[in-house]
Amino acid sequence: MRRMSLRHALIGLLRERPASGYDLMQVFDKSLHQVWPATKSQVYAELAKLDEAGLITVTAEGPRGRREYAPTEAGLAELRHWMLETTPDETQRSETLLRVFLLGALDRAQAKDFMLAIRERTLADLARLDALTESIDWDWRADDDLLRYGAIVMEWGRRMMEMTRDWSEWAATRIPD
Amino acid sequence: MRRMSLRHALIGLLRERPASGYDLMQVFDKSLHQVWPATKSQVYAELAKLDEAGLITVTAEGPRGRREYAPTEAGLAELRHWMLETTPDETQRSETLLRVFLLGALDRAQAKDFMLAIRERTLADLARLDALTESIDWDWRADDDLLRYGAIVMEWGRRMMEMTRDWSEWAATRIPD
DNA sequence: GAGAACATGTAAAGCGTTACATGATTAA
DNA sequence: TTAATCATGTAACGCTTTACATGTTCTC
Repeated sequence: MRRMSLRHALIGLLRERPASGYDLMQVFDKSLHQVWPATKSQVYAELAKLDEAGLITVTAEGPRGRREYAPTEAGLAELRHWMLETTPDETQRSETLLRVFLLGALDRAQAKDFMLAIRERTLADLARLDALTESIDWDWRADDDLLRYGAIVMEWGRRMMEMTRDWSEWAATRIPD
Repeated sequence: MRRMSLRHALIGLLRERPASGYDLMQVFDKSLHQVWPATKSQVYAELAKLDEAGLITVTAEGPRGRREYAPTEAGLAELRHWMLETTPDETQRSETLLRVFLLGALDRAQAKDFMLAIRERTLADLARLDALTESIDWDWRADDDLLRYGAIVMEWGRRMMEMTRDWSEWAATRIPD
């Protein structure tokens, strides 16, 4: 049990409101996908472990075997400890950047096209983000923490894309013909 | 064998010049760490697999059991195929961003401090990058692909840090008292 | 009645990290 | 001669992905 971010993500999400594994998967697929992807297998397994460890507990049962969980006091303490007293693992992996690093395997024209293709993809990502931003009802529960901090994370994503767009343009000009 | 970026990273590195597992580890620790970290265990194991698959081959043996590899034609073909005909997996995981998403677990003052702490860390990272940039002899082999494209990747890192610095400042002002 | 959405899992395999393990060669 | 560096691995464990598996409830 080294870092176990998923564990803390689940407690943190349940802190906002009790939820089932199914509910949590919606959040992972819709909001958290770009930040911390997770699969059903992982979520259901981790919920079972968390329950057994006494960090969350079943608060309601519904149709189709639905089980809603909420964090226990121990769980909340563990979450705060993780957030305040441990340093995040900042390991970054970027397959795109790895390819840029290895661009010497292509000829110059291909390398330049590669950078311009990154630009095109980033432009498309930005357009998708714009559409997503418009589709969100920002007024709904303006006091909602997930919405407040989610917006801050989204802004990071937007700035990241804008940066990548500018960088890829610049990089293309740096590759001589 | 789904994406196997490490496999392609190794072929790509060996394309620049023949190298041993030990040599490659220097590259991973010094240059590639922020883009695609790898451990000794992984590198030695992958080299053995690559050799067995006929994508690389031993070109020299040295003292202490040293074995230098170079890519075969099949290896180079596989590398180019990966670079040009497959799309990179852009799965991003950021423990820091996950924490920001879950900042509702802290009170406002703590959340603001959290954002400012990110800013401090980013400032320190930027200073370290500046020192690293100065320590590199950019004139040495100006035609070196690894140096050329490595510089482009480094520039991405710098812009990323500058973006994060600005974003964390902005985010701190967005958290009401 | 049919299809979409709800709801929860198991099994297998791959990828990545950490700890352990060993020994040879070079330079001061 | 001693310490640093060179050099290669194995074993164990944990996280992540993919495929498989099953059944219920709601809505049209």
